[in-house]
Amino acid sequence: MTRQRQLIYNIIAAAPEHRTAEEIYDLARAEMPSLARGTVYRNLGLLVRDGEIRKLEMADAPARYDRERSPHPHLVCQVCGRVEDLPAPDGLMEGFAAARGVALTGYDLKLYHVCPACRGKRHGA
Amino acid sequence: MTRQRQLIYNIIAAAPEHRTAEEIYDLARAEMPSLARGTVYRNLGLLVRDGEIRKLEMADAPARYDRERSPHPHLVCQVCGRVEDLPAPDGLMEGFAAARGVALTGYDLKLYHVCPACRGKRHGA
DNA sequence: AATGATTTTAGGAATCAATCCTAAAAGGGG
DNA sequence: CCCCTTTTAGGATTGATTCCTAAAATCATT
Repeated sequence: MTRQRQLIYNIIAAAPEHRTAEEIYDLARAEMPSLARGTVYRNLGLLVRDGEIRKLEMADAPARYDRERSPHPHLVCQVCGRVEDLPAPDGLMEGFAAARGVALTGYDLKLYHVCPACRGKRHGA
Repeated sequence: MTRQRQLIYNIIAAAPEHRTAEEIYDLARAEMPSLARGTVYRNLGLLVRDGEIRKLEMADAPARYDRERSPHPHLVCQVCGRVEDLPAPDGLMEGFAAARGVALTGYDLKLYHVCPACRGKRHGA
């Protein structure tokens, strides 16, 4: 475990925020200014591969990273992109797997809304 | 409705395939060789905005487009990326909305598996 | 702690999907 | 056909991410 990887992991593990690679890069550079962007991406990839963190692909926006290891749905603000974890509903995959007769390997469920902060800031007519 | 947009729409409407912009571009150019890539992207965006088609953001892969207008889950092959439509389960959003007390505007549910074709082609060990 | 093999890093170039820019072409309605 | 608005082709640009390479760090062994 290199210092770089530990630092990147710590940033993700320290808070429930679902940060982008760029945000993680900025936070990490505050402590290790020589850190390269490529190192952040590579280590995020390795941490994901090893199951230590989870990658969240966002619609029309950079990916975000989640310290929560187990699969669960996410509540995503359509306006600002903020992501919240939701509790995993029981039997979601099982229901579909049974209905289709297929073996599922995972799922990705995003629920979209407009968060209170964004609802405040006028939007249409 | 320009000829370009009609052509792009027809390609999507004609088959249940969930194609990428590049695939649509290639198919369209077979009929209209002067068609520009930017025109494809712009028209896909407009068709999505007008609710005529749906955009599917894929993990680590270009977006795909779905002729199905109503929200429904997708079954995605982890290996080749092929996408199939699944029937919409009743009350999926309602359940979450009620549990969280939030107003949801939409959802995106992807179920991952390895399709039969890819299961055949050796993978590990 | 020195040695040598292996892995990782910094830094920047490269890639790739997608967007933006601009002058020319196409609509479109009177 | 004429004027006005929208769209297009084609190419440049962007932005997230990946790739490349020589230098630095790590690691196991002594």
